[in-house]
Amino acid sequence: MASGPAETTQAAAVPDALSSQPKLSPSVEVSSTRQSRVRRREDAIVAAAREMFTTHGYAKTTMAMIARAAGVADGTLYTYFENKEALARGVIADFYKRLTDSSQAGVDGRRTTRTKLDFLARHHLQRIMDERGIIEMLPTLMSSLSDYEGSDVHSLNKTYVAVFDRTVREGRASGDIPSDADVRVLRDIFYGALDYGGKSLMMRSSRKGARKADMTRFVDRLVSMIVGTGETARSVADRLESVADRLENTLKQIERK
Amino acid sequence: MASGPAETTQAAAVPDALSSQPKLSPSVEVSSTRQSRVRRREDAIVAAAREMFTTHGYAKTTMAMIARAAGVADGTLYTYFENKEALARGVIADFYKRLTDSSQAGVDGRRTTRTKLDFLARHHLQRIMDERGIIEMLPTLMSSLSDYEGSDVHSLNKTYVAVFDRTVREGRASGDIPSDADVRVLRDIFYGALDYGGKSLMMRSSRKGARKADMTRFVDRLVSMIVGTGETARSVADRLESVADRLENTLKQIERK
DNA sequence: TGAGGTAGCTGAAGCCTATTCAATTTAATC
DNA sequence: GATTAAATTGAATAGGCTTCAGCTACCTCA
Repeated sequence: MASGPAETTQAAAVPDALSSQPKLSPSVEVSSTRQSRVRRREDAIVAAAREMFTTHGYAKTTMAMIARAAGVADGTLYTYFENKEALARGVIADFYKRLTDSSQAGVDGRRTTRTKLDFLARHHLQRIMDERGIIEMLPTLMSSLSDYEGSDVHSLNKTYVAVFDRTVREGRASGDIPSDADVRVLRDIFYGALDYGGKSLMMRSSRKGARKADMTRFVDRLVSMIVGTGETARSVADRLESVADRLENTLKQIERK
Repeated sequence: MASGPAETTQAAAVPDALSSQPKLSPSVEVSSTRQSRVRRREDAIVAAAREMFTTHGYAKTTMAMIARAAGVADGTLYTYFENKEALARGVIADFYKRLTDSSQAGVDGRRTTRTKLDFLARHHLQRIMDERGIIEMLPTLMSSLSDYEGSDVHSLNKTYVAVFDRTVREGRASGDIPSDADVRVLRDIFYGALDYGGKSLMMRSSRKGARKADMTRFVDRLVSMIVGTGETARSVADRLESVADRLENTLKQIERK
C-alpha cells in the first residue's frame, strides 16, 4: 500500500539485504544517513508501542497514544506499519528475538540436560510474567489460525522453541531423556505448562517469597517429568547392572566350591 | 447502569433465587410469563453472539451483527449485557457450564484414574478445538489480571478444573498418583499442555487420520506423566527396586565371608 | 552551489462501531 | 380500560483507526 519502508518490519527478520545503498561500515550507525534515521525512528515507534501495550493493553492503547509517545504524527505510524495489528506483531517479533537470544545464551552456559531445561523453564516463566502484556496480545492478533501460519511471528516462535528442541534431542542422545520421546509432544507439554503455570503463579501468591517457592516447585516437577523419573529409575538400572556384575562374580566363586 | 435485567447473567451461575414472583411449577416454562420471555430472549442473544464470535472472531463481530442474528434492535443488547465484553463473557460462561457438565458426566462413567484422566484430556482437547473461537476471546477479555479475579468466568473455570482436582486426589488416595504430588502443579501442567497442544494439533496434521493419531500419542504421554510410568511399568520398577535392595544386602553378607 | 526530485512526514477528514437515551411499544395490575 | 412499569427501539453521539493531499527535508547531480 504505502510506498514507504513499510515492509522493513518483515525484512527485519533476516539480517538485512535491503535496498539501493551498498552497506557502509556498520560502525557509522551514529551518523545521520537517511537509512539510519529511518531505522532509529522505527525502533522508537516499536519501543513506544511496547511501552503502551504493556501498560494499557492492546485494546485500550490508541494509535494516537503511541504516536505521541514516539514523538511522531499519527499518520507516520502507517509509513512503518500497515495497521495497528501489524504494529503489535512488530512488538511481538521483537520480543521473540530478544527471548531467543537470551535463551540460547543461557543454555550454552550449562552442561547437563536437567540444568538446561531448568534454566529454559525459569527464564521463560520470568519473561512472560514480566512482559505479560505483550504475549497476551498474541491470541488477539492470531485469532484466525490462517493468520498465524506464515506470519513472521510464527517463524520467530519456531526459532525460539528450536532452542528447547535441540536440548531435548541432545538429552535423548545422551540418555537423559527416554529415546522414544517425541520432541513435539514434549515441547507442547513444556511450553503449554509454562504459559498456563505463569498465569496461575501470578494469581496466587502475591507475596514475593511465596511466588519464588511456588515457581521452584512447579519447574522442578515439570522438568522431572521430562528428564524422566530418570534419576531414580536410571539409578535402579545402574544398581542392577552393578549388582549383576557382582552376582556373577560371587556365583562363580560359590559354584567353584 | 441499566434498570433492566442486566444482572441476570451474573445470577445465572446460581440456581435462581431471583425476584418478586414466587416460583411457579417449573413445567409451565413454556408459558408466556414476562420472566420466561426475558430468559428466552437472553438465550437467543447469547446463542447469536456465540455463533457470530465463533465464525468471525471477537474483533470482527459487530454488535449490529449480533443484534440482527438475534432478531432484536442494537439497543436491546445493552438491556441484557453491559457492553460487548460482558456479552462475550456471557458466552464464555455458558461454554464453561456446558463443559463442566459433560466432563463430570464422563468422569463418573469411568473407574480407573488413568481412564478418567484420559477422558478429561480428550474431551478438553475436542472441545477447545471445536469451539476454539470462544476460548480465544478469553485473553482478550481478561487482559488485566484484576479483571479476571472475581469475574464469574473465573469462578466457573474453578468449578470446571475442580473435576480434574477431585480425580487427582482420588488417584493419590488409591496410590495411582504419587502422594507427594501437588494438585495445583499437576493441574497447571495438565491444562496448560492441553491448551497449547490443541493449537499445535490444529496447525500440523490437517488430515483427519493423522490428527487422531497425534492426539492419542500426545494424550497418552501427558496422562502417563501424571499417573506415573503407568500401572505395570511402575509396579515392575518398584519390585526391581526392592529386589535390588535385598540383593545388595544379601551380597554384602555373602561377600563378607 | 543550486535545481529537481523523492522519501518521509503531517494532521485534518472520512468511516466504522460501540454505546446512549428519549420516545414508543408491550405487558402486568387494579 | 386506565395506569404504571418494563422492554424495546433506532437515530444520534463519541471515539478510534485509517487515508491522503499537500508539505518538508534531504539527496543527487550538474
